[in-house]
Amino acid sequence: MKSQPSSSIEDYVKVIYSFTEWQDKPITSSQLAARLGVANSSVSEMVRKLKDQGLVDHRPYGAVRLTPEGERLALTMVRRHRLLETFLVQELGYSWDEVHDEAEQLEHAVSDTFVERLAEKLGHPERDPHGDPIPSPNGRVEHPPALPLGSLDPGHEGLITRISDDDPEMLRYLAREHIVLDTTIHVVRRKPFGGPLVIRIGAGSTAHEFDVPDTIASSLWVHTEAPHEGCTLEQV
Amino acid sequence: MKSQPSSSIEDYVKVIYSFTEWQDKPITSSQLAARLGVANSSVSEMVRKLKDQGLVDHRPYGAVRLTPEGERLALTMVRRHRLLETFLVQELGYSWDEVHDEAEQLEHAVSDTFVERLAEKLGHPERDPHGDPIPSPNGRVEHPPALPLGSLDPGHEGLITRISDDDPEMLRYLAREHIVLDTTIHVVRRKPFGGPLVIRIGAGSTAHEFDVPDTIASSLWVHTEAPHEGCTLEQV
DNA sequence: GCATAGATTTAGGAAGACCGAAACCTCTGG
DNA sequence: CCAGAGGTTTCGGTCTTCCTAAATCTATGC
Ligand SMILES: [Mn+2]
Ligand SMILES: [Mn+2]
Ligand SMILES: [Mn+2]
Ligand SMILES: [Mn+2]
Repeated sequence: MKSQPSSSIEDYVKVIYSFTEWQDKPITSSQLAARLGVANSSVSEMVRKLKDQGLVDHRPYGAVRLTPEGERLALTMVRRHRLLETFLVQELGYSWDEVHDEAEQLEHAVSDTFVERLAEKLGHPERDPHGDPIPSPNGRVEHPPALPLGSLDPGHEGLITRISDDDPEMLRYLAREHIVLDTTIHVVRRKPFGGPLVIRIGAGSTAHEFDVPDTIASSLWVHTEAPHEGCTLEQV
Repeated sequence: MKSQPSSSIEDYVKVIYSFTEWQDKPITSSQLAARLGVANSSVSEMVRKLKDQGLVDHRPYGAVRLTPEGERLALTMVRRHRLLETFLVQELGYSWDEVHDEAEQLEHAVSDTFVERLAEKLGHPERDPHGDPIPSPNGRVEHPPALPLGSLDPGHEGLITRISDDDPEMLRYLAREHIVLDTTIHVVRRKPFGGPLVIRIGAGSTAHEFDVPDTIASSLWVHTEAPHEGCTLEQV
């Protein structure tokens, strides 16, 4: 009989998981502390507890990694979070910049029954409002092959398939600029001396160009069909 | 700047309110403890805190009463709870015996925004699935004039307008017997020597008689249009 | 009128989650 | 190669909520 995890534990495990979702370095104590908004000392303590419970692997001064069991828990939490965000947008008229904080609370209060009935009602969506994939009830996720905009060379184009929901302010800004999920994006060029990336958004008559600072470039994931024709040369 | 109440405090205040919702004796420490499932000593301590925060009036060894501010908080929580129950039944296909525990958790996790958008979506319902009135956002409630079935003399009839949701088992039983909200109920007679009440449920061809033990009789609230014609004599 | 059963509060403690400051490693740059 | 700088853990404490056991009050029944 194992006591179900506290909501703190759920958040720790979820943050540890998320850190490696779009890159593969494991998270360190202080990164965990920063993301959770707690002191480093609190993390040390909690990590010991997580380890005792078999949810993470950790050796003093090392990084923190989820065990298979920890990952299972993380994936249920991620599923909850993303389904809730989807619900808030689709059913309650929230905008995509409002949902994260609400879901952050709700994820700890809903039962498994609730989650599955909600999934049913929503028609088993596969992505949340920010393009993040929703794990299946048994903990499978498929991450669509997308790359951070920042890592793309001029000439590439593709569909925006994910936008990091870390910063609601940025989400509002992007929405105003019509940069939303599934928009076609074209990397035009990079202005010199570390200047911003220039992109073209949309196609046809609604297309417009746009300067993208690095903060934004690293928050937009693009699914490139294939390297754009005209750029194969530059690739060499 | 006052820190928003913890979920414990929310539950205490809600239980104190609910105790006087359908009768008027204020709640005592041990009744509070019983309903919250905590030790008496925990209640003593918490009541002191509630008093410090101006949410209740209390003198040692006396009953616990909400202040106007405490009642405001209680009504917010009751509104949340009942709207959530309604949502679970109407939108997620829960049955009326399943909703209480889920709402008990969710009520502490939702934001005011969530609650109002939910109310909007549900069309501003006035009753929850058990017939309990839903307070308005500014804390108004109207309790329909209903009486516990147990307090009705034979000959009376009316509509079931409320069924206590304390016991899920009883709710399932009642549903199986077609005793649901807005059913016509007729008090036929009381079997002698403190025996059960006999009622007739429904009208016309679907009507059937039914023995009601006291536990159930005190959980059903009936809205009697007026004393039934044939019983005015017995009333004298 | 008053003893005492029963309700209530107080005392002393535990567990969980957090904190700042101090002690302690690790690892890198000179 | 080894000394710090900087990241990490340990230490001593706080706050919240809950507990059991002991002390204390209240109110009822004689
Ligand atoms: Mn999110
Ligand atoms: Mn959370
Ligand atoms: Mn509750
Ligand atoms: Mn109810």
